[in-house]
Amino acid sequence: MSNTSWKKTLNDEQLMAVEHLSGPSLIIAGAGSGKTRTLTYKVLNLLENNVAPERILLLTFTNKAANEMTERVASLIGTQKANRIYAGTFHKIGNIFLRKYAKVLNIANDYTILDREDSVSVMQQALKSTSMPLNEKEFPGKKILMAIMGLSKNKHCSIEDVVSEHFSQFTDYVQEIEKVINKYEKLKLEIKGIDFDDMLVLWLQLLKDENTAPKIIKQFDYVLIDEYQDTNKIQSDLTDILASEKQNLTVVGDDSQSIYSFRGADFGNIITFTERYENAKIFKLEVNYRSTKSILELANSSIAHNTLQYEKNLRSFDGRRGTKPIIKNFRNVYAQAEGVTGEVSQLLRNGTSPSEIAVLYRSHYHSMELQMELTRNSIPFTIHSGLKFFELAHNKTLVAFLRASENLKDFVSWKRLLSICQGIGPKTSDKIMSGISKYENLKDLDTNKITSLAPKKSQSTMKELMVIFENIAKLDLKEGPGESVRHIIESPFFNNYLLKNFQNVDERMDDCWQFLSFVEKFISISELLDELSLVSSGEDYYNGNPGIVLSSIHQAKGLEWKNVFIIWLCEGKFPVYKSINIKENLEEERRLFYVAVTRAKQKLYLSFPRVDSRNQHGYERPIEASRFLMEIPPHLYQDSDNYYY
DNA sequence: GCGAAGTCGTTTTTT
DNA sequence: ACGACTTCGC
Repeated sequence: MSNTSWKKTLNDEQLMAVEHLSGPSLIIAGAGSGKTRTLTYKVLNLLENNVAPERILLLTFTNKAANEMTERVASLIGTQKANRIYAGTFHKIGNIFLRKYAKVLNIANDYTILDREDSVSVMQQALKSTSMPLNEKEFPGKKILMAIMGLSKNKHCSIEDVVSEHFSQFTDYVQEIEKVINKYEKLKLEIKGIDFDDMLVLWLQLLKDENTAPKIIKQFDYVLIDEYQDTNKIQSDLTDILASEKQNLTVVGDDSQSIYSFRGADFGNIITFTERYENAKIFKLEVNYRSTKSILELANSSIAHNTLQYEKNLRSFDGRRGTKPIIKNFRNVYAQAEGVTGEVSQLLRNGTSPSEIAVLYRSHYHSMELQMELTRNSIPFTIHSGLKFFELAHNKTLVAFLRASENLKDFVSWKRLLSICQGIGPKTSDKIMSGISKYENLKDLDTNKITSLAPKKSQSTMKELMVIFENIAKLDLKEGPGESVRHIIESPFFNNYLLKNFQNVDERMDDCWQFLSFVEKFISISELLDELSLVSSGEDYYNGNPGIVLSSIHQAKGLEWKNVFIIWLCEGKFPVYKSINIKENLEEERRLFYVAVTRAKQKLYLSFPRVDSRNQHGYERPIEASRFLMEIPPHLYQDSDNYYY
């Protein structure tokens, strides 16, 4: 009962890729070429050819992308069937197998997933075991240690190799670095924690286990990978093994949009794909449906400065030129914020929907002045960069309560809670923590004894904290985590915490109630915690604020708007200083610029301040325009000389 | 003298 | 938000 009317909505390039069903294939898809559509219809086509949905594995870069594709398929063939497809990030799907085969891996089956912030806390603890002098220049701080460890796991190579390749200034300290990282691994075992990188490492370990691997591999007939240019070594190994038996592997990517090398991503994976799969079919999607010709020309001329890339010829579908991109420079960052705000309110007055406007930038802090200016002008906005809903401090505190009550040895959560108490700092919380970890579970915890470990002036707060745990211990866990959370939110301890730490207490309180209604959907705490760290990146819980979007370029990947502003285009800010002298890094910055530019459908505004006045009063450091702007031939943008502010 | 807490300047990107 | 540095309080 095949309904093939969807075929009419695809162009020839896309249709060929969609109709190629068996065997390996590589789809090189330019920006705005309908990559997601193509992949979605390929899945649909498989289903129409009687492939069972649960035998399809679709791995994407974000869960949001997977959900969008699944929903589209669902609208055509029904939700029930569509939801049986294995679709999600490597991490989300991997987690399913880690839970199932925890025994094989010899890990606790009630492990918690540590997010980035948690992992950094564990690393901080691990660093206490070194006798090295801790300053950034002499011995790597926790940030660099995290980076070294992450790369070694994601690239699947030794710490020594990572240090000599990326952090050669620290080669003398390799042994000490290894020692700290070993300590980090040991600490994670104590708290039954697994970090993001571990999830991939452990999944690969499962796929190398001779008993378990065949079970997992035989489960899937078709494997599809989105954003292949951003896979790292371990992800491409996982992919190869998962597809090893049937060889029905489709990878989709654009080497010009590879922007995650700091996480070990290697677009060499695309380049070597045809070497690894000699019979692979190659499809190129080169028609851009998104942007006007003017925008596309600017993007193409910029990316042409990169030497390391695939040959591609991205053509505009829309014959119209549209308006040329505008480059504006401003007296300083405040003038830039005012200028962008002015332009945005102009667009809004002319009837543009806020959902068609986005401001993009290289780093989170680049949006500060703009946020203030938009607020002053009562223009609503949603921030896509930085912290997500569940990463907000007050929500993380609620999670810390749950985790602390589940596992008394979870020092990451306990220390978060203890540090809330006035008068308890790092030293005292270490002391109290060693007291708490002597107990096995919450019901045995002698709260009076723990309270007495705190200094006198902190005892009353400490008692309030302990009362919460006494009450949680009394609750019936079968009720699910909802009751515990309600209890915490209503406690004096938590209310005082909100009052002391935040100005917008009412807003934060609303968030907490929203958090509660989310939590009440879950029966078990571990299921809830999985969902929090893997699935809900938060966007869906920012209840439909109709504002314009402010976003880091990294998070704008895959999205599009009619009007796009890119701000802070200065040497040192974008590209960042650290990348300027390293060719590979500079080219990645340029790809990032390319991603930013190709988000725009109709109008593109590029701007930069002439001085960096964010630091000292009265001392304004002049700052140059980004080389990415200087490289663009002047006939491709509107003359900005009229726009001095 | 120790540990907590406040101030100042700087800030790459994230599943 | 974080590290380096200073000040405060016991």
